[in-house]
Amino acid sequence: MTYAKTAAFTEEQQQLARIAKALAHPARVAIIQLLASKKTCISGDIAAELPLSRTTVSQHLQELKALDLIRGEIDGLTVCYCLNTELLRQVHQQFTAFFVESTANEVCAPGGSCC
Amino acid sequence: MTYAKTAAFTEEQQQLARIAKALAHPARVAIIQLLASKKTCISGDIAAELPLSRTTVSQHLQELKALDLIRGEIDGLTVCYCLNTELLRQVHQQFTAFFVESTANEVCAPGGSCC
DNA sequence: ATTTAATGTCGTATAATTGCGACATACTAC
DNA sequence: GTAGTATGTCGCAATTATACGACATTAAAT
Repeated sequence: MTYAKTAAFTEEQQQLARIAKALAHPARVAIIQLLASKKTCISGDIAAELPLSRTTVSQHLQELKALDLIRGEIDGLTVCYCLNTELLRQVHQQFTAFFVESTANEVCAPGGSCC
Repeated sequence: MTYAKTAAFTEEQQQLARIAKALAHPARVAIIQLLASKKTCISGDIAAELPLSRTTVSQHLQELKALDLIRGEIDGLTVCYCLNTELLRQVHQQFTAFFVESTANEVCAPGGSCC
């Protein structure tokens, strides 16, 4: 019935959704945590630590790399992945802004009549 | 999470991924922002404000409701949706913890040799 | 009671994600 | 050179997400 396709999505909304999608799989969350915990960037050891095949882990790595959340550097035979902490900090701010905005007003009281 | 081998990941990782997935679509981000901006919870007006069909918006609403991020209250003919700000605050903390942990160490210097 | 309006659900078509084996590539070691 | 190792890419199958029209349901209005 209603056909009011007025507003498309803002770049801000798309950007947030893009990052959220990157975090929308436990394996990718685990990869980031792993890279954060290791002092040195590890490479294929990541695959060994996850309950997934090497191929699948590689795919997840490529996904994170495509968004520049992680970076890979070839070092002879192995590849060193590391977090892009600068970008992660930026992303953190974006998420914080989103959540702060969303929780600013107590829109609905617990049993409240807001309508 | 298709073919989910999610069981192998920690509950913390799964929880974060679950919420991230809910935010992994601009429409759902837009819905949350919309509900936050309105003083009163709106209902089908949400559909009118998004460049999607009413059916599709309804689906997105159900997805957010399934995670309890939003709540719907029937009020006669219309349905009032509102944010679960309490849960959103919790989720915000989870994300903050994740990002803080990920950005604590400067794993790789900008042009740095970390390996 | 009949009409109208607001919502949700169902079915379905298309696209995207997930997972992995098989193959290709690139580098090291001998 | 040949052999072995570490990675990434390709192709395929199964699953899930996205989008929307058609139908069902519910409540207000007449």
